[in-house]
Amino acid sequence: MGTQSPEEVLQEYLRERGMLMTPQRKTLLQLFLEEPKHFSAEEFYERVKQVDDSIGQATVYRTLKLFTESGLAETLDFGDGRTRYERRLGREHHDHLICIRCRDSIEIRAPEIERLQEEVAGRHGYELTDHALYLYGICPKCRGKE
Amino acid sequence: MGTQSPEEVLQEYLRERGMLMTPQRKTLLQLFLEEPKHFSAEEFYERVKQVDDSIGQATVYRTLKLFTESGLAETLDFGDGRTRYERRLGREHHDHLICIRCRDSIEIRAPEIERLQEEVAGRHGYELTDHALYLYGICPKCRGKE
DNA sequence: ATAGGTGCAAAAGCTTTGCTATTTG
DNA sequence: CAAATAGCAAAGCTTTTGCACCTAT
Repeated sequence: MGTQSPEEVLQEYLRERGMLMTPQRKTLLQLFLEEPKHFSAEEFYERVKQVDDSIGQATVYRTLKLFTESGLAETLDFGDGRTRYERRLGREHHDHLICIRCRDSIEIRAPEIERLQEEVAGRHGYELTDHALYLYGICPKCRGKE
Repeated sequence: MGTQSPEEVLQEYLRERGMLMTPQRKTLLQLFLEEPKHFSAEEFYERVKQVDDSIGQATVYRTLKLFTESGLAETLDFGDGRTRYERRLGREHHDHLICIRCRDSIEIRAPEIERLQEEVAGRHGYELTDHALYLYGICPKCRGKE
């Protein structure tokens, strides 16, 4: 069945379009899989340099895009001007609830909302392919400090 | 009661913080209110130049931010790297359904989803202040061309 | 008079791209 | 060996900022 490891997914994605597996891509994939919940390209680049400082910034950007296109990663937009990345393959879908005070964020799962989204899209004749839901608010800790 | 025109809202916002009403701000407000559903700062700047080409780009950016802070405008993020603006005051809240093929978008209203968002946030102890929901899909026209 | 605003051009911040040398299969 | 990739540095795009001059109250 369709349960493939991230490595296999990437390999297949590359092979299908005549692209190559390189040491850089291997290294970046491994580091990507170890990353915490989400991170910016710049943050990832910093991490990468600690492991192999011969890998260039452009490669990091290009590879994160590759991961996204191959379904391994997904991009997030927290509204601060930079793209964030997060592991997608093998993880359950979720949205984000972000504290506007401390910038902390938590992952939320809300199947009821997902279902309603499908319904609303269908109502307008659209076939839903993706969605992004960001909830902004004040977290319990920050509310306590008011 | 609290039904104020955009002009009044801006005036009050400015007065409260010792800011001034200027000819530029008047012109930009008028043009902003005439704009179609949503637009980028650059698009707005192009429009502004047609009316008064002495108004600088920096003023346009600064003023759009002012409109946003004063509640007249809200920002949208369609994921293409630039901020879009849209009239907020006096308009009903809505989200966006965007076609990934032709980039066309429509406004959607889904009170059920809004309510569930409140509930989910509350479940995590958050006080919801804002949210952004973008649905991406393929519109009826583009589906017909498949 | 004086805080605040504007225009201009430069700077900043993130991301992409052109080019040449290397590497993969 | 041919096609694809990496690294580097430069360029690109959107947005912000420093500064000298101007203006609303």
